[in-house]
Amino acid sequence: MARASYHHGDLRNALVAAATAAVRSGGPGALAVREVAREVGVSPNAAYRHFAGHADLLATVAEHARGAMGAAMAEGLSSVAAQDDPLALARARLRAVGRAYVEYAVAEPGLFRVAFGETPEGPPGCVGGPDPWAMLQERLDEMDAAGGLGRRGRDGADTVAWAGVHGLAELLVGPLAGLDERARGAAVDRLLAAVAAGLAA
Amino acid sequence: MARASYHHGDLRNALVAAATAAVRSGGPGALAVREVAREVGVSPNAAYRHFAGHADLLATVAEHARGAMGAAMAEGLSSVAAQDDPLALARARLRAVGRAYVEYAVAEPGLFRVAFGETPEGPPGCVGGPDPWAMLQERLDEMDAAGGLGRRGRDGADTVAWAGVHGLAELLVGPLAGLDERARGAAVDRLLAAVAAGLAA
DNA sequence: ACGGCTATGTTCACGCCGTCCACATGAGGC
DNA sequence: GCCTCATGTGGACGGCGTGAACATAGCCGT
Repeated sequence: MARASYHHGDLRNALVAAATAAVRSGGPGALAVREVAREVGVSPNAAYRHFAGHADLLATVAEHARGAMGAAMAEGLSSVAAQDDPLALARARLRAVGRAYVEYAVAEPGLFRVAFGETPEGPPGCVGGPDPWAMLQERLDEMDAAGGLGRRGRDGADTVAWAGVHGLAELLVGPLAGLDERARGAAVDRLLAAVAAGLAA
Repeated sequence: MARASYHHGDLRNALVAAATAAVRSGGPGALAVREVAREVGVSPNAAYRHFAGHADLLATVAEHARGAMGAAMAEGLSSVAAQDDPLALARARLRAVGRAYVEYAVAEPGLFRVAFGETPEGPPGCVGGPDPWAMLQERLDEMDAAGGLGRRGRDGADTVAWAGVHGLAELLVGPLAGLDERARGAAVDRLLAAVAAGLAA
């Protein structure tokens, strides 16, 4: 870790790591280019060789956070038991990614905030894992194929599902932080059921 | 506006107004105590006679924003036509406040962000209008009384409804900004329908 | 082997911000 | 009419983001 030479060798990654740590424990506002540089043991302006500035560094952290979130969702998905009824399976899989979404937010509030907080227009993108948005799309395609999307069909189903899950995550990280484990679990269950019902209607 | 005397007379309100304007066009990050003071024509430190600091000023702006949002919701509610079927009426009224919630967020993204963005633990509170959260509760009580909440009942219904609406608002202000008016309206309609279906299930 | 090119870090400097402290002012109560 | 206390001012400190000029060293062609 200690850099013996004038050139660091892996500064960019080191900066991203330090920045991620900062955001992780303190949210987006806790990111300071100077401090991150200090942490890595490098002069403040060294960071400008790898990032356009504070915003760019933050955006990079956000990309990685989205990737990590996608990975968590993929893991949740992979642990869904196989099942004969394709519709029930599709529902279970949708629930699994939804649950993983909010659980990630609760587990990593700082990273979650930064992942979807500031969106300076343009496609988000993500690195280090699958794209959460894409994963949701796949689940909904599956639901559609299984006939789980009701009268209103596939169009706009993604927005509904995402809004429900994202909103709950946002609340649990914000105004509803402080809900105990139990209440939180119940809220997640009920919300996922409501989303499923809403999509089927 | 120009103050003739050493003492301003209404500094606190003037500061809140200027701060609100700043947040309105630029989000939470655009609030600077010094700039607000400059705008009002007063020394930077004068603000410290009325607010504990930057965070306190921002929190005050947030309170007002929540009040304004509550007012918008109340207005949306008041324009719901009377109706004989109490359940249909309750549903329409719930939809109205939900729609107003989302529309306020889209109309005032900066204020919306600050209204629910940083919650330093503790009850939010609001000034200048009814409490959005309380308004939602009332709508759900009404729904419950009309028998509109299904098997799972009133408990937790508030979280589901709020999550759906809040999540959509958050998306429309963030990753889904740039949706055109038409798509946005469709998304709101579909989400509100889904929430209703989810609550009835 | 060596000399220069270029990517990568460093130093210095500027202006802005939040906030603390000591001081000035003046409005309102005795 | 004076005194007091809330309110506003000035100056200062440290931190931040960032630009410009300079230093270092890995690398590549000769």
